[in-house]
Amino acid sequence: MSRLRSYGQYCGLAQALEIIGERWALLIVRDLVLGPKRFTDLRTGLPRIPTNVLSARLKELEAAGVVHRRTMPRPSAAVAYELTAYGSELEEVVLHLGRWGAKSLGDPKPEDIVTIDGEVLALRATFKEDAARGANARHQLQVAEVIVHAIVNDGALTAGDGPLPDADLVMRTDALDGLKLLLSRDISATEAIASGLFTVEGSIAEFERFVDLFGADTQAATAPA
Amino acid sequence: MSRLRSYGQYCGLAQALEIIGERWALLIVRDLVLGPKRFTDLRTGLPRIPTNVLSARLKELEAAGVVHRRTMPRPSAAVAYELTAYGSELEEVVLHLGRWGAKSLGDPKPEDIVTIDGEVLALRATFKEDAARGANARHQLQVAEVIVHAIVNDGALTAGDGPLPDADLVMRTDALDGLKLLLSRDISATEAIASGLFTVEGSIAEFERFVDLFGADTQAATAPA
DNA sequence: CTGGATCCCTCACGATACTG
DNA sequence: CAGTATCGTGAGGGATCCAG
Repeated sequence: MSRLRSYGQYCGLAQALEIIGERWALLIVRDLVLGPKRFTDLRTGLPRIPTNVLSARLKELEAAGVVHRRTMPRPSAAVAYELTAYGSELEEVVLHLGRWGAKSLGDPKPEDIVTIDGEVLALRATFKEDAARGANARHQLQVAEVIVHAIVNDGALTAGDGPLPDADLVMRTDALDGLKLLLSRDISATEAIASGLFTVEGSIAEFERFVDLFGADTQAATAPA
Repeated sequence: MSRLRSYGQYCGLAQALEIIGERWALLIVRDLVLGPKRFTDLRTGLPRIPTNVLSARLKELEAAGVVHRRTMPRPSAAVAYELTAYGSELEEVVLHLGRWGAKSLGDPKPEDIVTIDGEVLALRATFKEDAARGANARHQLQVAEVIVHAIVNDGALTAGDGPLPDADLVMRTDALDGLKLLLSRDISATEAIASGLFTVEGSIAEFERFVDLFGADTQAATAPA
């Protein structure tokens, strides 16, 4: 970071922003929270990032001790980026900021895309542990082309990408905002199915439980202007 | 936010970054967490921010529902900026990020400044509630020209700027890194006084308690590279 | 004096093309 | 696959100016 562009304050927050305050940086961290990724994986998860910027951010994050660049053992010679222990401490902030931003996320614009990692993170971020005590569930969710799954095992969540062959609930929606309407409780689970917005394989009760586990709080959330 | 510069993802974190991801934005929020401020107050708290950027950020934050622009009643006609309820929800993130960044905050560089708000936020961020259960204390701290105070009342912290006339502990240090050495436990409270790094009015026991309340965890913290 | 607006310059970002 | 090279644009930085 050039001295001139520095915030020039001896302050933890300013230092944090010097590290992960640059454009794209925290989104890279977001994708790496879900596990090590290769350069190309990051590109596909962040389709609009220029490669030179991705390159630069990775170097900066590595220099700051947030990301570790690991060269795979032979014969692949592939390169993988993963969070260091220090970088992993950002997970809470990423989830918290994600929840905060989601509140002012309006209707999706046509050009908005949904990425696998974004969706998985959203599941993690909106998961309500107290509503899930002792629960067990195997859910698969498809939004447009993106397929992710959520496994709740005795109240503990494991969310990941890809399908879940033995899921007891499979949900599909084409419209990007279908999930938003459902999870923000603008429409009920029954309405979501009746309107054709969602196709569901599994019991309606299970579908409603999905909304309980991952939907908005029933009490009014703080809304932006 | 221009469409072209948008991250283009329908994702809570991306949305959060569209709002508070721009340069200086979160530092403005940091200063406003401590209470309403006028344009000039923000300038002095962020000495290196260009006024046009401050102007632009305030407008963006206002449009996003994070900041409210309040015109004071007569006769002052002054303008005050304050966080909305939505904006106030960022306090946890600001403190969390501040703690995270502080871990990789090296020795202060000569041009680094310490602001009042940064110092007060640091006190709030590093306060250890569990170490303070039922405690009462009135501390005044001076770092260079910056004077702040911390009041612990039955375990609850109130940190603010300015001196505390009836403090039972008054601490002073000239060097910017004096506080860092002490709170990172690189030197003990006794050493801090013996070396002349700190001048203290009050009992050494109280001074040690200050370190316990606001210092680094005794267990090894995750350190960056 | 506060609360900005305006101008100009630079550099980071963004898009595209290309390489080991 | 994993980046570098090149180049145009616009946001950020710094100084100055202006209205209430």
